[in-house]
Amino acid sequence: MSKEITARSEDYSQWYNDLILKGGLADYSAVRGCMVIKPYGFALWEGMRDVLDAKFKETGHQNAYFPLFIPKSFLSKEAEHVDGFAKECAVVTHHRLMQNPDPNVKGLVVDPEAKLEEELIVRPTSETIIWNTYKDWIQSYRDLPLLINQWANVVRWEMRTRLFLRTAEFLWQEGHTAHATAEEAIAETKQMLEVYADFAENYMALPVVRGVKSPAERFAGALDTYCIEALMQDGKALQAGTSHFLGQNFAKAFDVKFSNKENKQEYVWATSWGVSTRLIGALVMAHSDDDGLVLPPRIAPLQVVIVPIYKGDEQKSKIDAKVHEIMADLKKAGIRVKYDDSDNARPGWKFAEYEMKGVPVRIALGARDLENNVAEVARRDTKTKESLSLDGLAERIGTLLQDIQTEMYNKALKFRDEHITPADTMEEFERLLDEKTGFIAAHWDGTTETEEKIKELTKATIRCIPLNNKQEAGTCILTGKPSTQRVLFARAY
RNA sequence: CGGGGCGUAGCGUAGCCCGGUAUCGCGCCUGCUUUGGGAGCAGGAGGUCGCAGGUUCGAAUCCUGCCGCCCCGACCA
Repeated sequence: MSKEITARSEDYSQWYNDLILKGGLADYSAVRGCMVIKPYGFALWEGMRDVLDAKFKETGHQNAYFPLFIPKSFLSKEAEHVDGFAKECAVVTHHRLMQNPDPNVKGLVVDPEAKLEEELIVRPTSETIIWNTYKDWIQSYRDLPLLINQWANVVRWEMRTRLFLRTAEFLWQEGHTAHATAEEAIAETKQMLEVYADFAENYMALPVVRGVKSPAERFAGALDTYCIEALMQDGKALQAGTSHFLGQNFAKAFDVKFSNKENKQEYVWATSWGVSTRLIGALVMAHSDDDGLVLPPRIAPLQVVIVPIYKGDEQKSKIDAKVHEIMADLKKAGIRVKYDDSDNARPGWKFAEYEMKGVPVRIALGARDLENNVAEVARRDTKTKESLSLDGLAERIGTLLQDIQTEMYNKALKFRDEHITPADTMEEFERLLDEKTGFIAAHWDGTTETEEKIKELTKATIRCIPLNNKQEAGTCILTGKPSTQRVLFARAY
């Protein structure tokens, strides 16, 4: 009642905002373009972080931390890189404030005496500060590969922001690796893309297309940008993660060389890769419905909530006793469970609240259930309920959580696959974009000029050229020039 | 930066046209009754009406200026 959610069909943007705000993931802050991540939202991020961090370490990476501030001169060392980020940098120019010298005006002003000799950029990404450091760390092929990741915040001064999807400050991880050969660096790039894809699909239940960016969509300073692209319920695509093969661009810009086995100096080969809190936005938009969030079990901060239904203390204590048994079993099975026996909300209120928050499974246990040795088990994703025996309940719940995970993935996969549509003419292309939405597979002549023209005409961009893409002869939908494969276009976040 | 919308209690709002000291709902506090889909009754607390100036005996309301936020677009993860 007090927390109604706008229907997707009515206003998709507002629906998304409602879910974030009313689901307790985040709030707007006093700072334009910046959000406050609330405990429930942060728990979601922590869950993602923990899984990814373990995967990074399994693949040989170590965590480190580099400065928030980057000397302005560093950013300009790689020409394409600076072009890509210069337009959206926050700049620190002074290091001290003072009382306003005008006695009639209260408040602080920047002390003009405290101007920095060299201005500092608040990192939009850390390639430059990191490669400046790697120069000191790398001398020999024996120092390679260097496999470092950092969990950090970054700032990109965006014109227009959206909770989780695009905020001026956001949290992410950025991996930065150095290798002796191009082959090895490319293998690293692809390996980390696969780590991301595996995470998205198996934890977030989010099917993704693995692909390569067109030159126009490539990371500034990269030779190749690999990406995972996901499809949201409104038919718009969302880039969920990127992994870049940087070639020797940063090594040359920062003079990072190593002695090979023949004692010859060579520039090292680099990669960088990242995912951000944007993943939370992807998760929300991929699965949720008009009643609130729907979270896949493997990443849900809370997998099971138990709600007691009772009259009087006598019933309550009997239910408590049983619930504690169930909780112990569930916890033993590694299931994240909460018993909400707070007395300040009725069961109905709790049901709605946990549905809003997307908790995958709800168990309701009342006196009647105890008599029958059952519990009412409700699924968030399908909104179905069934009565299950208390005997072996934990095991059943464990299986149920796995089923939910699988079914959520399959549902999203079906939606995604049904929304990859071939188009052979511009008319068809535009009609599909407007009426069906999703990815459109179309022939493209390979030029940035054509890509930009199509973007101008339709607002669709090339999301990626899928890896292992089927090769087939065709003609570009715009120019009619020959093409060897279809690429995926979509309107995107 | 352009277009649109909105600022009144923690949240959502009425009042504004036509000036007279702020309405209602949710939430909150106390008590009792309740508890199988957002409980009921009774009592209570809570307000720089976005900010600043102006008009007026008197401004949430009229005038001027400013600020902030949201949505759509250009830019982007």
